[in-house]
Amino acid sequence: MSTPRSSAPGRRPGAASIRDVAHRAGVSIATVSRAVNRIPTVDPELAERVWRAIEEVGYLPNTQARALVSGRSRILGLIVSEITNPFFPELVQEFDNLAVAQGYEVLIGSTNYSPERTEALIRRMLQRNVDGVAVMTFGIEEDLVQKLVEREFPLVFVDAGPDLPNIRVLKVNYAEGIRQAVQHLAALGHRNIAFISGPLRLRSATARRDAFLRSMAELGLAVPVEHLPEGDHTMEGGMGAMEKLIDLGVLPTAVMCSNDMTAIGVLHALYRTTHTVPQEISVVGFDDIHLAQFMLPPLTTVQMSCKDLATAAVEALRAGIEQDHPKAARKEWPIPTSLVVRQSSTYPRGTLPALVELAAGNGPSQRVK
Amino acid sequence: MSTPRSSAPGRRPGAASIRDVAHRAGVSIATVSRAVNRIPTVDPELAERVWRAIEEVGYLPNTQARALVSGRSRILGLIVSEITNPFFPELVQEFDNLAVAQGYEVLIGSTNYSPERTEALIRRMLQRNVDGVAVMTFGIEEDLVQKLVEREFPLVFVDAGPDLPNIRVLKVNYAEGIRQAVQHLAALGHRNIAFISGPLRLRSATARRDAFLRSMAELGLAVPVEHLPEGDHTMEGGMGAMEKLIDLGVLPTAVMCSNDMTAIGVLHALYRTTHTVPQEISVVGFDDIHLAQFMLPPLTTVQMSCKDLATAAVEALRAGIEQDHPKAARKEWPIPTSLVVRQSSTYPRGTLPALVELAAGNGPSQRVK
DNA sequence: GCAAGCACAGGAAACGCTTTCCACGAAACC
DNA sequence: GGTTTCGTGGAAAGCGTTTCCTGTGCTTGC
Repeated sequence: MSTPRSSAPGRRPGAASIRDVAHRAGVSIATVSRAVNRIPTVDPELAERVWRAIEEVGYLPNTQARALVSGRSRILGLIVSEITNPFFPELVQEFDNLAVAQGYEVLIGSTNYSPERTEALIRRMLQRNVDGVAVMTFGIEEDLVQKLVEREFPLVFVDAGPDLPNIRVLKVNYAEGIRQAVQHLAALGHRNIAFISGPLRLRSATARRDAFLRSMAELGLAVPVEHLPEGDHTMEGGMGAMEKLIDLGVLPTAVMCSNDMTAIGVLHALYRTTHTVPQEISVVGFDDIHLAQFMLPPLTTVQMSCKDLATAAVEALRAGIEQDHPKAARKEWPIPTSLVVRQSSTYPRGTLPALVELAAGNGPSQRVK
Repeated sequence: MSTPRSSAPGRRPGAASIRDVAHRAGVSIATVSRAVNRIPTVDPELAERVWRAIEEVGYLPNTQARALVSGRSRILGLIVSEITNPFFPELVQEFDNLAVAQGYEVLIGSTNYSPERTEALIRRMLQRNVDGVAVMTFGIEEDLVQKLVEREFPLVFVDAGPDLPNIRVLKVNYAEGIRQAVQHLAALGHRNIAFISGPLRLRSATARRDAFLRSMAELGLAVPVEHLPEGDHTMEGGMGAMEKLIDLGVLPTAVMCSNDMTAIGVLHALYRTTHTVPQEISVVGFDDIHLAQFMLPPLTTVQMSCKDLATAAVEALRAGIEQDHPKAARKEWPIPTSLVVRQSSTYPRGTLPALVELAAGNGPSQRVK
């Protein structure tokens, strides 16, 4: 009989171990373990006694000990670009909710676009022995996650990733929502539409720009290269890019942006130069972050649902972790996008309908399709 | 000599254990452990050999095993109200950076103001055996964190908390910044200032409102009760509260808000009812979130620095965890606030200076004090 | 030259849990 | 009735690490 140590390094007052429960219920620790893990071979009456004892002593299984022996930490890694970009908290929130509902914890890290940070982040995730990692940075330097790939961690990428058994990819259908947006503007009469891209080293940024160019081409509309400035998916970047467009002398009648934060920067730049939106120029964003509807004017934007992304990411990870998952074999997980029309887009300036709208005091406002 | 097991439950390809390193370096695991932990009694030449072996096999110490034996998980809990409220990601970011720099991991959870969620969150933190918890919800139902208090976890609260040895409190000096804001508005000529509070069950919300009332009283200005609507620190709440003020028939000339998100909602409500800011009505926020400067117009607001808060929170937690911390005895950690003047505040409508300003096209813009 | 002392390395126990293995008794079969 | 089978509980062996204690081989002092 080993003497129960009352002051082991980590013990806190009130923290009960499996031994305390066993003692209280008058059974062995193995029985407690089986009861906790709901192994069916345990006598129901005994299990009941164990559960009562657990309640009484306030027992919580120590996750670290569990992880150590089972080899599964029940922690999911989530890598995002910047937690301060409002798109990501919304994603994190959804991801966290779903993960917790499935009994996982989430280890969040933002790269801030720094390779050193990313590397440190991945090392931390390896040390904490995560069960899988969702890389939701919308384009990452693949060599950085090499260590995760090597060790055969279940991984989820957005847009594109290495074609390996443990890797799943969320395929965002940028084309669909962006085509809707371009057609919406074209239907209003816009011919001269600029596009402020994100940082072009991000795959998602090039994918969005390419979808825009393709949609324009489909309508026979050309886009001069000076109408394709590069932003960086921040408000500051959006402001800078819009200022460049203003400096050209002749404004396009509409501007599409690679994300909503860029669009917010654009609104800001236009406000500072006393251009009115949407009367003088229409602005369209991408993402549909919560804030978009609270901008002045509320932002017309392409919705990419965080909930869809998070759900797909968690499910895809589980598919990689839990071998008997129903969708274990699926490698590509589609994510739809669609246009949400609000008040930052209307007829081009100087056209008749615009004057009518101006008189009426508001632009068109409905959901497309 | 025990045979190295190649397929223990949790082992991944490429994941090396301390035993592999010991074997490779031709030393015992105890020596490896000592080398890794930089215990000075290890022969430098041997330590060098160990480090080389670590490099060669790509060894990363398993955090869970370390935590199990040391009793310290090197995880800090961080409880916030809502991760989707832009104030909190900024706080999370700073907190995370500082914690990681000190060798800690951060377990983030948002309560979403739900007691059930909060309870589950705390249970998870207990299970993961966090070393300490920062409760940054700006007012929490204290019975919910009772379990943490009982078990003598080092805790950090904002504004107020139980007076116990392991508990530290960040004392935000609301009065200072809010007085600056009220005096700024009063100096411009405002006498009729409304205040949209946060949810009054939050201590921070009542503290802000009380600071406002006291500053007004100091100047001999009365505030009718209908000019003190309650919001909920969201944009929606700000909109709703502002709509109530508008429905009163006579607008105040300025509105102060308990936080920036409320102010953004207010701007939105005023936009929808075609009131201009700041010409018709001045709006002042609180927090100075990053977004504040990108609102239209850029928001005058009271700055409460996330960096200050995060730094104090991490240091206070460390003071509670690491017994030899220099500030181990400090119980109260002061957080300053101060006014940032931007363009959402100017002279009251109908006063001469306001007309002058209107003609000039912009309001006053400088930092107070 | 020998005992004492000292550095330093290695063996082994422990952290809290899961899992496997074994023993025990009861039920079922021949 | 004896043997096989099955279900059940208890004991023990790890999981990867740290840490204590022991032991070795050296240096030092008298």
